[in-house]
Amino acid sequence: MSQAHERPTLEAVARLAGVSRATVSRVVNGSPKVAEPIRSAVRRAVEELGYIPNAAARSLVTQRTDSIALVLPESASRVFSDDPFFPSIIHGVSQELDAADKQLVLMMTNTVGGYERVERYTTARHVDGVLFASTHGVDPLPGQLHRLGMPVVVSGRPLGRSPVPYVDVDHIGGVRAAVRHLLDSGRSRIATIAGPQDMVAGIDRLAGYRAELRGSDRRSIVAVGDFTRESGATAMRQLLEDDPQLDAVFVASDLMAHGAITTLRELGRRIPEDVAVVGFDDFDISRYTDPPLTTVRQPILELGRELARQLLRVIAGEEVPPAVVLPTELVVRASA
Amino acid sequence: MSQAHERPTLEAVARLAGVSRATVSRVVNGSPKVAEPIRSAVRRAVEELGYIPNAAARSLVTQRTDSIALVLPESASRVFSDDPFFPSIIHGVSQELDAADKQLVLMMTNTVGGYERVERYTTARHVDGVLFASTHGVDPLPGQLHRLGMPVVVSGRPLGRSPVPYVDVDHIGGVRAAVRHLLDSGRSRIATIAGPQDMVAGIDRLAGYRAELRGSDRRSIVAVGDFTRESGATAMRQLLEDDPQLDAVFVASDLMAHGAITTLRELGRRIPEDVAVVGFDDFDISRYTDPPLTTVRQPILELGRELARQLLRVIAGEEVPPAVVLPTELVVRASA
DNA sequence: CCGGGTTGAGAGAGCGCTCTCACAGCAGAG
DNA sequence: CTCTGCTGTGAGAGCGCTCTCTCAACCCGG
Repeated sequence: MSQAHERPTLEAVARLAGVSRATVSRVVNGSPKVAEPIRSAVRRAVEELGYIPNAAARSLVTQRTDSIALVLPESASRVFSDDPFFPSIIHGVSQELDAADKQLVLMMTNTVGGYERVERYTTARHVDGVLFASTHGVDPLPGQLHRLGMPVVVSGRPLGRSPVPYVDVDHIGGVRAAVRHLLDSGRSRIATIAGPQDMVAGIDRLAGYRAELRGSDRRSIVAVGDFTRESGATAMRQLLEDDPQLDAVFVASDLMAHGAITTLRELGRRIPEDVAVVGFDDFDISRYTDPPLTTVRQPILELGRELARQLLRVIAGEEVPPAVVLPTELVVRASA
Repeated sequence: MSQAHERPTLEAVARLAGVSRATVSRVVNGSPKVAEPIRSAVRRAVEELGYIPNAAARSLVTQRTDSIALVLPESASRVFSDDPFFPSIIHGVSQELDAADKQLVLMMTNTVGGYERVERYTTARHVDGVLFASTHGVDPLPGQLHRLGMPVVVSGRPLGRSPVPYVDVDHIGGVRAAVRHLLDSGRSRIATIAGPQDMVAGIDRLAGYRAELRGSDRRSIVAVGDFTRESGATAMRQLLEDDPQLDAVFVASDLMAHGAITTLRELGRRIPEDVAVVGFDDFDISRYTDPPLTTVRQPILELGRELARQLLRVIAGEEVPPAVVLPTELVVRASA
């Protein structure tokens, strides 16, 4: 119990090794300007005492904390249990940070006062940088922190002008490929279930659908969901009311696509014979639906990793591009 | 940019308010021994300068960091994208910690050297306590940290003797209810797909199955999977080879149950008419399978919350029970 | 054999905060 | 009016580390 309080300090190591604190510090931090015999003496002393540097003391003087915050938006919590998006982001970020020997501090703005807490915490220089897995509307916090000189990178192109560097995936390219695939396979009435129009992912995916249809003589048939399964089921019902003859639907998220499939089944439509369905995300689970879902793969894990990489660059004082856009890819399975 | 370096210190606030550093510190930390007029003068100064305490400096003297580590085992990463278990744990832990104004530091032992990193980091008193979402085999680290006087709580009853307090769910009770349900509905050949036998969750769920069958005259029919969908599909095939007449199966995880259902379908068995299927977990997605899955609900979010609560108690120096077991509950849907 | 340069180690000043201790001021008791 | 006992405030000593500055030791060329 009390052992914990008797942690050896630099001082103790220095005494044991018969050198000064400064020298121990040099060895511990890998300075090259220490002669070999002394270096190994210090190493031995460190080993013997089980010395581990005190992070707080180090931070106090270096002004670094070697940890970075990942802020998940309010909505993350709601979706968390069913949607592997945030878990994958976390996972990707974690991989890169581990490699850089940085720590990951997770913050959610879901609880009461969460937003303020995030602000307080991050501006307190508790962390060296902040990552926003922000996907909703206009969040002023990233810009604010950026202005204060805090390294910040956000996931997803921000709505409106923003000087904060971001990483996103090529929504439009992926969607266009999906719609083109439907056109190429001879579908004539291609509807879409769009995502929320206060999110870039929702906006861009709808834009991609419209852009690709514009080149053909097909008219657009649109319903809007909120990326949840339930909303997909409801939207599908609406679409079929609007146009009972539709023979294809591009759904802006896999979860909504699952909902849409359920509805189509209930109403006796065969997939893909009567209605072709294409999703967007390529969640693992989409390989196991019946039929397996044709969908647009976005590299979520890679998105997390790239996010972390960019932030580490900013922290290191390197120049980073204002935007990194990762490619998406159509994965053709049985549903279209 | 440089603003960040010009953060006001206690000193600055004290000067502006015309008091000493000590008094400002008292106000900031909510000590009751400060007269009202002075208190509000300090508050005003804090406000005006936008003062935010430096966490490192504070930690250095208090020996507290107000953050706790959540360690996810290697296997978490593999499962991460498809299995909402760890996300839910994270979510639950996060909720409690937010309420206590503590920070969550996520660590994964998945990367090379991860284990050592975790050890280094946590023993460096970087955090006030450590939570292990450990579910695999025998992990010496929790015990080690515990011995060093570090507050530790683990999720899942540890294999073997361990003085570390844990939180777990009532696997056996849940499984027995599930098997009883199958017995009560007249099933006569009840098989099981068990989880890995190096995990308590795997062991206990198999034990529950055996215990409940023992009371009847049914014999046990067992296959073993590793909690993944694929292993469930494979195990189901084995079971049907072993006993083509089986009319029910208790599957030790929802994901494996999904795999089992796929296999049953492929082999032309109707669910639940020919074979009844019961899972364990109650993942969201199990409501949407065809047919909706009867399963044992374990309160994962609550598990995360309880984990955090116990740890906070240990940190506060309170006595905690060596084990907390949360109830499980059979959720009857269409598959059995 | 001396001067200048180079290298390696130590001394010491903080980083920003908390907390103990000393003490000023004041009320009430004697 | 003095003494005791509060209460509220300030002074100052660190917490454990890094980093600059100083200086000793040694090398080499002239």
